[in-house]
Amino acid sequence: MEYKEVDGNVVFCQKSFLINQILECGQCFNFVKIDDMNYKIIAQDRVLYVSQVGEEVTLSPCTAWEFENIWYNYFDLGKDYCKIKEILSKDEVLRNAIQYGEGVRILNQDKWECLISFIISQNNRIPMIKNVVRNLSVKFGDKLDKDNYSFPKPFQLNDATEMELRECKTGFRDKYILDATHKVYTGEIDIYKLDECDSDTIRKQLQTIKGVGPKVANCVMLFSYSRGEAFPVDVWIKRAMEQFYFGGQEKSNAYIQQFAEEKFGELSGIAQQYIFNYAISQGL
DNA sequence: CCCCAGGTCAATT
DNA sequence: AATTGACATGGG
Repeated sequence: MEYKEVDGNVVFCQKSFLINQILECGQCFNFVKIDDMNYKIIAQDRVLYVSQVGEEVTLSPCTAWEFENIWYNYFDLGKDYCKIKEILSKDEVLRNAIQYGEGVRILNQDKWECLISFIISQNNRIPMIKNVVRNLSVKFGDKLDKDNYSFPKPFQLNDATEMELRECKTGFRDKYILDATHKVYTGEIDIYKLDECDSDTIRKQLQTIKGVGPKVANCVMLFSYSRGEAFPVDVWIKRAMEQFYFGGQEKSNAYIQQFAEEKFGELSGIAQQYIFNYAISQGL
């Protein structure tokens, strides 16, 4: 892929890439909007500013090494989203949905941070989720610069008490976070090695953690294990799918997930993001 | 003051 | 196997 490194920044041009849509579609919680197409992301133990004008994207600060070894994969730049959209457009519902999120991409996030983030996401709102992630980082993470902190590693959360987590506004999810932390810290679940397993094994393993059900497991698989066949079903997706594919007739989450995974295959996850965006913007 | 939020658990049928 | 209330917290 073509890019250039200038003054400690990396600049590249990319179709099917809109930084606002990528970050605001609910897959990632560790970022701050500065203005329209200008964001700060905290990920991979780094602070990264991303700004975009037209198709030109600037990452700052970013060396050529960091671009090739970290952010290229993080932003999923090896995948041809134009081709994906072309394939999905054969379905009439998706052809409409894509209009509302033409610049969406599925990030490849850190597995640990993704797991904890989506445990926090249950029965919660996005601004609150972002708040909790930030609070945990400030309290337990490493200081990266003047006012930014990395997301805490398992060993950094391992000594936390339920009370300390409550101070971070985790609410009733404190026990879930501790269970996940202990299982990962002790090695009972090796979330990184899990990547070598098939999707069913990953799903089952993740769901042994308290507070991880089908929705959270699917989000983690999609947003950090590159499992494109995962189709997380939440209240929005449920409503949208029932309306678009089942004439308003009610279906169970499991039924919808299976239906979608058979219909969209490896592209289920990205299809889900387009439908989600569509549902939100239509206020279903 | 009541309702709900990108769900899941545990108790109950 | 399917259904139901509880769960912290904060915003509408």
